[in-house]
Amino acid sequence: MNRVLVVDDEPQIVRALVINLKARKYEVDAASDGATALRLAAARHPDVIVLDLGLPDMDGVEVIRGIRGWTRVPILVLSARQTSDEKVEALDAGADDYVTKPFGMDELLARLRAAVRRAEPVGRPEDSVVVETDAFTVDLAAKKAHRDGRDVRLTPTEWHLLEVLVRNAGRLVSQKQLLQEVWGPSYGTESNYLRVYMAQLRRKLEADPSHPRHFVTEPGMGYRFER
Amino acid sequence: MNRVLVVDDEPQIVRALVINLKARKYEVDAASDGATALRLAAARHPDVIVLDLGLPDMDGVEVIRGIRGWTRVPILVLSARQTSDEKVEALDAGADDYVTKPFGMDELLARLRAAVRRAEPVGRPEDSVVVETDAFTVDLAAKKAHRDGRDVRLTPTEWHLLEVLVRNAGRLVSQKQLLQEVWGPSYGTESNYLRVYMAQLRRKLEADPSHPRHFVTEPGMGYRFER
DNA sequence: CGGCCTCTTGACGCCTCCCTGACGCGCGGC
DNA sequence: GCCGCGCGTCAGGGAGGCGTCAAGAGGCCG
Repeated sequence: MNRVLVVDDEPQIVRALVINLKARKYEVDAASDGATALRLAAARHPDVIVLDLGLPDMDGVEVIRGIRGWTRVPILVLSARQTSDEKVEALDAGADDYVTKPFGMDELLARLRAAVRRAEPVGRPEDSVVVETDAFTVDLAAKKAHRDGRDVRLTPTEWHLLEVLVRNAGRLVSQKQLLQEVWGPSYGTESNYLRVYMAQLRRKLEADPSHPRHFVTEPGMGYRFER
Repeated sequence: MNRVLVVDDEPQIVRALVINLKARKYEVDAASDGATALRLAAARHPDVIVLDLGLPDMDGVEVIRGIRGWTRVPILVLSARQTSDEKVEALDAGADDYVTKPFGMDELLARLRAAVRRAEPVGRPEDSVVVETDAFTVDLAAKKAHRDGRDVRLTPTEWHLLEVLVRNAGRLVSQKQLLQEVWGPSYGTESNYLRVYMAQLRRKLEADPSHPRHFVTEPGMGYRFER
């Protein structure tokens, strides 16, 4: 199940896209202006964004830059303008694809699939998605955590935090980076969030939560996941 | 410098592409049929492939599948056929983008840049900057220091100081420069800070802290990190 | 509408880190 | 030989960061 963010100020276009996407088992969020789009992109972490360039409140290219400032999520631009310059500008700003209106729904969906597909993590045989420690097991793909032979339930925020840490296994991840990746680009100083959620992760996964061996604090710098 | 493989059976198209690509500092290989394309893709490992679907010897979609069998290199399809079905088929076979002829060169190049850009590595664990001496190892990216088989814990200020010294390995770094880089531009004379923190670094990293071999004092001038 | 699950926020005690001052040592100049 | 200067070392105190708990706010589902 993939999540899509649709951004367009024409309600009928949004409606058509939402219907078609939901029929194909996508989760869909919708925004009709740039500010909402940026907010939803940060809050919902879509797997792909369909973005109309002609928005009422801000330039579409600025929206692209705003998103690219903190994530590489695929952006599929939808636009009525067909000039080469517009396309080049949007693509160089960070868009992944550019489709001109009117568009064929089948083609758009195929381009969407292509964008999602190539954004998938490189599933090289050697680097399994399952990470094991002596205390617990994490399967990032299946979104499952095991400990002592039973499943551990994690909330969405806990998962997100765990994911960032595990993907950077062995490396220090700064507080700012964690906050921005999990809570969105407008966060960066709210380290109290981190303290609370790190405590949750430790309580749920560490054998001895008060003496963490895998979720290590580096005072003043950040956190590190050690296998 | 990126390598491009151009596949098309029309010589004038190939020529136009090759000229434009070379002018933009791409390395270019060219093929005029599917078999050659597959061979060159394997032999030269291009960073991106521009593929015309209308080839004399085999179906373009088969070429895509042949390439996708072993690599995720971006494939930008070029085709005279504009029907939606063709596009969907090519994209679902593994193409990354689909441009119909006649095409604008600027747009094609922008799409090429987009394809190359998103294929760039995100930040593999391999790209860490590791500095080794006979006594200890420092990984600047992971913020990890190693000595005698164990991890060494460094505080943020210690890391910062170490980083400046290591980045200027072999060169003398003046006290003023160190103070300003680590403590901020308003510092410059507080050399007592340096004495304290250099002592910490030596105590934590040098084999014989009282006779430093890697963190050398240049009296009256500054400090130098020697590998 | 009510209950449940998250997320957010605040308070409190503990621990770490940074700064500071004191002292010892070696070196060069007076 | 004495003194001044720069550097290395050590220990203590203050400030801020961190872990923990608990309560309130908000959204989702029955």
